[in-house]
Amino acid sequence: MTFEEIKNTFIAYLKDNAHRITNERFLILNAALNMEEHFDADELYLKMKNDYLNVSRATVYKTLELMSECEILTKHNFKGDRTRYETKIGRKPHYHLICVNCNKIIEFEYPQIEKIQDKICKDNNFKMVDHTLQVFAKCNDEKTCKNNSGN
Amino acid sequence: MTFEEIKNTFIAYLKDNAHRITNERFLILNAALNMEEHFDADELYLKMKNDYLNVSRATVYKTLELMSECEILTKHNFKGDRTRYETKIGRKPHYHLICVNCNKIIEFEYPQIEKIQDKICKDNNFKMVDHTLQVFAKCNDEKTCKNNSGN
DNA sequence: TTCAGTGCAAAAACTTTGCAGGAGG
DNA sequence: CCTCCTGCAAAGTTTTTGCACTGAA
Repeated sequence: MTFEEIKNTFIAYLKDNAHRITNERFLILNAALNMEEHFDADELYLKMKNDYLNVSRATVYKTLELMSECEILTKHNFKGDRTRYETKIGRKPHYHLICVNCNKIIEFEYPQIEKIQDKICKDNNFKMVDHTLQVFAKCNDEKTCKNNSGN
Repeated sequence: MTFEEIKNTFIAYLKDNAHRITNERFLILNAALNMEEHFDADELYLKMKNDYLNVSRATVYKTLELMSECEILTKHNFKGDRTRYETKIGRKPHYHLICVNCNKIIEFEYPQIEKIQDKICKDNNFKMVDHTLQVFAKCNDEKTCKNNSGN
């Protein structure tokens, strides 16, 4: 999916909801799509600041929320950390395996899980909006993981 | 699993980690185990205050953290809300279906998911510590859910 | 006796809000 | 031209920390 296509999705959402089309929103959209996976609002704000893209922190927070609403981004909360975002649009459903020591995150796909989630929603007469599955574990990567001696 | 058994698990954990055995910790343990599912630190603090069990907010936060470390409780973060806890010890693994409008939470078990998680850990050479799966959806309960007209 | 735990308040961390000025429709 | 958006700072929320005192070992 190209940036232009995603941008058009965003524009459509903004128009449908009587939000205005502003340059700041596109700057943030572009910056967010260029982030590594799983960034948070403040990281994006600082990255943009570093790139001389001066938008305010408040605008970053608000725009990330808009981008979640129209499903360009997904929100995640990994164990009490601040809210983290990742690109959702154009990606297959996937899940996260997280090392509790070094915070390394491994993504995995598992279509069977989608089927289970669909079934659960159907059984309970719910309409799915989003989902997240996090497996917290200890990795065995001696190079990056400091606390794995006692596994 | 009885309260005494859980208490002994807690005592064993405290001793193993050179933490002291205090009355406050048992008050909080008891209060936490008597909470409805999915309480947060402040709710527990206020509940205890209301019951004339005077422990400080800071102690509640610290003790809940200890109880998570020794797997008496599990932490959950539902979409940027404050950290919520639920009893883990003596319970089967289970997952959460959450209404994004009225915040109703339905728990479900699905042993197949445990198998998938075990496989993922094994494939990546990780040792599982904890897991959480949340399905965000819209319910169709007209009585309790205000915003379900547009589903 | 010693040092971790407690309670309190203050600080920190993260996010939202109010307001004045500016720009989109 | 009327609002909504922006940027800033201030306030709000949730959680952690510093410190003096207390109490477990």
